[in-house]
Amino acid sequence: MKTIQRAFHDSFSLSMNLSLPDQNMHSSGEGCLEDDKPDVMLPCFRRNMYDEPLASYSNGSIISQLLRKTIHNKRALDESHFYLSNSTAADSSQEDQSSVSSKDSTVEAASPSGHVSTGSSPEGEHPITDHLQAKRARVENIIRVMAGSPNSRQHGDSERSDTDARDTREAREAYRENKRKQRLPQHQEHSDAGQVSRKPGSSSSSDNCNSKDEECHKLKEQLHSMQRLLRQLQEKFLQVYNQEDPEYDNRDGTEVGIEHDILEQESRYISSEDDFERKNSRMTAECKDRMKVVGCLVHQRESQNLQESLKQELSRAVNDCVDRVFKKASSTGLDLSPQQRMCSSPEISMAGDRKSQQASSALDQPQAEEAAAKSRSLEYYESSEAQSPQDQTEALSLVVRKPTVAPLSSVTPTVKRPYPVHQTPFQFNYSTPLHDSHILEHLLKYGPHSNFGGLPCIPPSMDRTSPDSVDLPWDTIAMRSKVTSSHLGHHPRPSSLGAVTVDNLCLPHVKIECGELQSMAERNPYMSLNISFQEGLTPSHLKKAKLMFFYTRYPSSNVLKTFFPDVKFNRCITSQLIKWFSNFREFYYIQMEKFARQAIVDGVSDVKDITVSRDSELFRALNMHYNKANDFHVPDRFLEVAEITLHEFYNAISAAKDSDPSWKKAIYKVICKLDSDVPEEFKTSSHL
DNA sequence: GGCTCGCCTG
DNA sequence: CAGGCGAGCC
Repeated sequence: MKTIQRAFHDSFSLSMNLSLPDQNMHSSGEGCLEDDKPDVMLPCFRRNMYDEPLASYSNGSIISQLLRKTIHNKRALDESHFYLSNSTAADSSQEDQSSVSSKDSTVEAASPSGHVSTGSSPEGEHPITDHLQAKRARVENIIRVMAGSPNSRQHGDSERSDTDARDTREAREAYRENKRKQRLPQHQEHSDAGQVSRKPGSSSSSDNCNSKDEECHKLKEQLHSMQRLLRQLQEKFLQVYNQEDPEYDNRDGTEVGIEHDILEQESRYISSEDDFERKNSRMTAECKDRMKVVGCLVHQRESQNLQESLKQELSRAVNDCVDRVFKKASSTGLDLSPQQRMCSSPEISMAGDRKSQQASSALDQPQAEEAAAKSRSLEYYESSEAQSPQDQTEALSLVVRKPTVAPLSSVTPTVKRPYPVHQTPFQFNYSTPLHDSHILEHLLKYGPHSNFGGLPCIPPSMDRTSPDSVDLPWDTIAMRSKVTSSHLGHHPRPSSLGAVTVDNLCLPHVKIECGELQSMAERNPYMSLNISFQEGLTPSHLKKAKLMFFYTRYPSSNVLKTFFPDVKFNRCITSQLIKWFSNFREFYYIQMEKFARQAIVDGVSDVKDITVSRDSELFRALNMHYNKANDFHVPDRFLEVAEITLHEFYNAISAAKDSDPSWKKAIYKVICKLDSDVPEEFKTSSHL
């Protein structure tokens, strides 16, 4: 066995040494395993392995080729190996004291590192005759063939190039650990010594070599552990990869092809365990890259699958919804308006009907102003509906819902019902059969009775249903909440389109109006209120009132009626308008008091120093409140009145009159006399 | 008693 | 901005 070991040593030392130039050519390092850069090795490796397997042979490759030929022609190659190895064995292995057990050497003869562990005993080998060396070489080759044949058989001739390439690197990286050491870490100690001795640069000095050996030993241990981990990762990766592969086949062919190539390569690498170490270095890089690529691909594909699935499901759901709605509409025989078709909630249904009713009622309105108001509101409403039916479903529900509920809460704050008041009358006035839609059925559950009964001003008699109620147009319903909602019209809402309002129903002092409503309701329980209340207060009216406040703080009822000709005045409307101005005054006086006190705090000693100009903070505050759009030129008279008012407050506060609870009354008495005439332009709605 | 106004509150 | 309330006026 000793002879065999020597033969291994000689032959593999030859291979190693001859391969060094090649290694240096491809690797930036000195050949040390820690310098083995997979990234650098990879291209070379691939090229040799696949692109040009037999084309270019380096020195090491030639040796590998020769070694491979020995499989077929042992004797011829034995000689060449013998001489070559004999010439280079001496300087490559000086200190290989640790002779690996014969068992290891035998088993791992095929491994390039097999010779590493054998070590060299050049001192005693030289006397050996050529004959003995030849024998040794033959035995070596025989053992090599025995160990290396499985790979050859396994991969077949097509793998020869791969084998050659591997052999090349086996030879030049012969100093490295063999797969056995990787698989059997417990043998590392034995092999490491010899292995280190193979390091070309470490053969000059024994002492240096010992220290370096230790370092290399540690590094190798780390490398081995990492290699084991890498191998495990590779195995797992391949498992996953193989599982994922079928899915990839359904994808684009380029990726699949590339991945298949990679997989094949990988399988070859793994199957050939001889060069596992070297392979690991490459696999480390390749596998990492592949892991990234494949992982990314997997992730992308999963995302794509999910995306496609979601798209399909969503589109299908939308289609189903549309189909059901249209099917329902067709089954009921209704020529549903776009709003109705899209409606899936009572509120939405009401919206659609409201619009139609609005349009029809607008045609019936004799007054131009009223028609104009309706048209405006209609335009607003239509604008909100100018969407595709699918889109409207959501948009309208949001738009319509609030207006319908809000008026109810304002009219009957104490009555909270799941559905707006207007909805119930609608279902009666609308000609659509109630059974056509479960939506209407839902409305029926909350019939109009309860809603109207909730109105404080409406007697129970109105709750009675009568045939007349069926014809109740939307206008009559909308107007009930019109007034209360209209003054909220800073934010125009569909509810304001109902020009007529009966909001005054909620006002306790409008009992006469309620009585009138009652008599009307007796004739028409669902209040054909549009007969007596053609128009209500709208946001435009509110804006107009605010602008009028620049002229008059205390408008008389006559003034209001004069400048709101488009309003069908009743006590409710009048009170509402009066209330508006009361609120305007409240804000006005609050601001005056505020700035007057601020002037006092600022140390203003003379009231004449207090002025109100268009640049004043006070004016800006007032203008922001009454002329938010700033599209109205505030009359100078208002500035004068404001300044007077501010002076009054300043004087009163300075005189400590504010201690009197009614100290403002004197001021009010002064200010109320400062009203001026409202311009004639305000009499026409076009002014706004 | 009816109405208006202002204050307070939400 | 509206509702409630009380005070004051007629």
